[in-house]
Amino acid sequence: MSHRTDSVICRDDQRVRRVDCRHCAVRHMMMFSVLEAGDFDHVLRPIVNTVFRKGEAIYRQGEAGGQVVSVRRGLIKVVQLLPDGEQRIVRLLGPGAALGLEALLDLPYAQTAMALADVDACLIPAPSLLELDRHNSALHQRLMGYWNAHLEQADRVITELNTGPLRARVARLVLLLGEIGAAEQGAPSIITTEDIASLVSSTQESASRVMADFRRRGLVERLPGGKFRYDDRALRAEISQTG
Amino acid sequence: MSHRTDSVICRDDQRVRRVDCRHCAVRHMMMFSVLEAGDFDHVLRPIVNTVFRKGEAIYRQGEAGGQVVSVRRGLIKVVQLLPDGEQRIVRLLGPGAALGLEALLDLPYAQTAMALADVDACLIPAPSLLELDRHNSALHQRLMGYWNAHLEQADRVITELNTGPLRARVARLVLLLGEIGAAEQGAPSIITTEDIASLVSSTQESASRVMADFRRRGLVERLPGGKFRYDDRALRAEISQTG
DNA sequence: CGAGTCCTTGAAATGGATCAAACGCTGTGG
DNA sequence: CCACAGCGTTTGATCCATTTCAAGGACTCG
Repeated sequence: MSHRTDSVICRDDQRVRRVDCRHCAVRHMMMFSVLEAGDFDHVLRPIVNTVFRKGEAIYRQGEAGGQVVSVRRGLIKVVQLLPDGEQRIVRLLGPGAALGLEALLDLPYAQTAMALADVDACLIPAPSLLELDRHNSALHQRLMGYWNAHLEQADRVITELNTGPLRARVARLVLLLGEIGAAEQGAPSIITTEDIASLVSSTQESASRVMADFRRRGLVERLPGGKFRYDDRALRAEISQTG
Repeated sequence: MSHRTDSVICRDDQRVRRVDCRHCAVRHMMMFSVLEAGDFDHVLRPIVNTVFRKGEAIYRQGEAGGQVVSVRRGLIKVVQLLPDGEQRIVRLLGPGAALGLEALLDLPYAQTAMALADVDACLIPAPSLLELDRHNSALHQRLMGYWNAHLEQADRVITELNTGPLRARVARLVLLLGEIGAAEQGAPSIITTEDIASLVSSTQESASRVMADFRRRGLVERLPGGKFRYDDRALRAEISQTG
């Protein structure tokens, strides 16, 4: 997240700008949908809206960024670096999610967050959010809702992506990608076989074999622009028959 | 969690009683260590201290218990029931942990919590906790700390107990049990091979084989009273050599 | 003492890992 | 415009860790 100023700035061709949350187009699903106009007077430091291109890091593990990220559009992988140098994806997040909540506890980020598709997100300084939180109990409840959402995601990774035979795990992942991408226009985004492997704890090769098989059987189909479509019914059948 | 009254009651031979948090013996590690004497005037409904025997459920998935559980002593497994009837342990919690935080969002419990060793816990009605939360920002921060602790636990289950070869996963689990049990007097508690299997996503038989091997090689030793001791150094070696 | 519960062990079958090589994009520079 | 480098994907062949199936053993409780 490196260095950002408090003012309107431009970085490369990405537009980084101060933001007026009152007129946010997707506000209904965002963090601040519960706030009233006057509440924003409390914001100490400004909220910045940024676009991250596919492959870019939003923040890195160990960094003390002090900002919470609210996702407006895109797909994000939250990656944990392991002691042996390996990486493990612990969560996938899409529009409406908030990440980097550790910042509210003044902790460095526990993982690295990377854009898997172009991401549009708002960066909210933790002090500002805590201040709003203190004065608005609806936001307070919503914040706990975000913590809970993370927990649900984590539990899904454990129970859905790490339980049962590989074919079922991959099938559940495809459905999960569909769910997360539902908010997107068009279709959900494709992720690399390596990322699939990291989510379902398999090797890249095995993940590739399963996906290749799904594709041959028409359960999944690639679309132009890094998107895909899938056969919900058939994938669920795949899951239940294998266990 | 069935039916409890607001008054001092006895259930079987378990002592269930209203509690005076100001004089809690382990208060330093508990939720309310940040509160002042006067803060307790805000408690709407009373906090109840209960003992659960090994094997008892503290709450069940789907129940709308409306209480947060603060663990004083013991070991708890948080189990998710899967659509196919299987079960999956998603977390292990020990002294100092708080669970059932969903209650703060007025949600039914997402999992079932079971005592793996005798548990001493305080049951805090969500409305009381929310009320305290509203008036005390230190508690507020602490509450977010509990959410975060759950997240950390969940991430450890993903990255430590579901990554790498089985021997390494089981070794990491033993170390985790040691960590959680460190707060206990004596030694950490033994869990069943079935529970080990559910945590490291293997079969019961495979888990048994690995543990039997560890025991034969002296990395782990059973102690009377459902406890065990382990060779930290050797277990870590086991982890790094296998990957 | 017998039933239940959990743990251990063996032998065979197999799903996934590993190792190795080729393929097919996409962007780059001659 | 073509050749090539780089990157992710596919595929094959072999090997092995783990599952599966099956049976026996140990401990606890009534």
